[in-house]
Amino acid sequence: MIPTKEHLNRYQSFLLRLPLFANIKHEDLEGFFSKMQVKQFHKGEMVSFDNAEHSKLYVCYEGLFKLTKIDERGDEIVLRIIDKYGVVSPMHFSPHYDVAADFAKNTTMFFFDEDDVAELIRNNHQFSLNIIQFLADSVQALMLSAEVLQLKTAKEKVGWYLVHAKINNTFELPYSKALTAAYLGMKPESFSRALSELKKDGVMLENKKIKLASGDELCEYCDRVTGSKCSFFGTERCIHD
Amino acid sequence: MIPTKEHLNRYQSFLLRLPLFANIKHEDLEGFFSKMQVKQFHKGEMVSFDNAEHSKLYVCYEGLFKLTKIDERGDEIVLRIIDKYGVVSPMHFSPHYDVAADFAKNTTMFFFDEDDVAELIRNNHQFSLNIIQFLADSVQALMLSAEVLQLKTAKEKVGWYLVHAKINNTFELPYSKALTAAYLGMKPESFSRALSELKKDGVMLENKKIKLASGDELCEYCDRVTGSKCSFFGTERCIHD
DNA sequence: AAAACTACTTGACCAGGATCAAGAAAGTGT
DNA sequence: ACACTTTCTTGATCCTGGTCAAGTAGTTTT
Repeated sequence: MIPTKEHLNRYQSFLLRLPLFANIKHEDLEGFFSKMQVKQFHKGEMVSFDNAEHSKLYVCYEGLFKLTKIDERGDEIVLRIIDKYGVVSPMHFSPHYDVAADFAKNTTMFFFDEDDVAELIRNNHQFSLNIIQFLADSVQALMLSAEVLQLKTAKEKVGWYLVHAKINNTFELPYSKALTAAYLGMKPESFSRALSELKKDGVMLENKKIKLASGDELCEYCDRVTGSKCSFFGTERCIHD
Repeated sequence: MIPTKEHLNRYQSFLLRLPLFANIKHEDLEGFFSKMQVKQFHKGEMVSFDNAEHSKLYVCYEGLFKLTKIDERGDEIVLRIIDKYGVVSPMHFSPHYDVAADFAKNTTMFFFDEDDVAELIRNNHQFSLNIIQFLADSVQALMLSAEVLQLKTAKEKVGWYLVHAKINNTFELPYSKALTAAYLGMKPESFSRALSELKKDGVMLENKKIKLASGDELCEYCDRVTGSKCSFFGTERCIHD
């Protein structure tokens, strides 16, 4: 689907908000943005990002899905949860690596062909830097979640996840419990049990809103990278340093 | 330590063999290579790659170590095993993200300062592309190992690891069993038990050499990305496609 | 308002891999 | 060849989180 001109303005100002296009002159992006394509996906749909057809760069404009790998037994791992502003770049992977997108809501995605992205990388140095930053962030996020998934107990995983919502001040679980559990590599049952353990320590979750008895009972689950965004980071109220 | 001129030639021809410096004119790299520094690490040593001091790009010239994260309980996860030609780039991570290097052998590392790398990225487009490729490969390797570590049983993990040695035709376990086990997120005891399970299926490991009863008993543990490098890939002897 | 989903919770039970302990095998140095 | 250290293996036991099943709560449909 090729977007109409009236939508295009709205879409472009959306794209300009992405870190991927930060610090690039608007006019340098016009040619690239004009090649943008749009695709809708339906709730419940599953799409495999496997073959040459998906050698693109995707941006999620609206919606929610999980990037997963599913094995022969049907067990899945959630590599990432993608919602608004999320960027996925299967074009950077081996053509033999396939991930699946499992849509939890109706979703609108923008995408760019690999050749067009390659051309922008070639012609715009800042964009290369942004791509490098994007990939470096992906590496770090994957290392961090490898650590969380392998080393932490169920209770610690949930605590670690909830601490994000404290630090970004929403105090809200952004996704369903089942989706969050899957992201943390655990079953909904275990997630539920972990929550009731946390409740004993003063961490309540009432319809997606986090309530803390005294305020610092999630700090023990925080990591330094996450904690560096906390308003208490560096003060004596923070456990780090 | 600043290398002497006589070593420098040997070192530079080593560096030129790295994918990171592929397809770049030799003379474009001279200035950069001249800023290279060298550091030795001893077997058993542990170094934290945490602070501003490690905001560099490292290349392993000789030796062996594991990049690990260790939690409060002392449990560790192995993010990567690095030996000759291995590249590590803590400069791309958050200054608050720390990994530890645990040296299994005496190791010689080359490193470049972040500023010098940034300058080369700025001045040499091919190098930017190589950095992008390096990071993209890291992302994919991390996704693949997340999958292996979370979804596979102990036996499958070991089979998956051994299949690499079949495909690259060395038929040899490159590291000690304990190190390999740690990389696969399991204890040496479990690794040993998994091996004895595999032995029943015709997979023998005799002082690091892999012997197969009929030849294809590891294929079931292969993934597509790894398998794409196999000489049987695409033929009917391969399980993929 | 009843019915029908879907999301979540709780309980009983199970299994895979961790832990602990002891012993065997392989490697290293004298 | 010997002692000594390190690495690996084997056995017994334990524990966390998975599985299965039933029930509850909250939402949407009619």
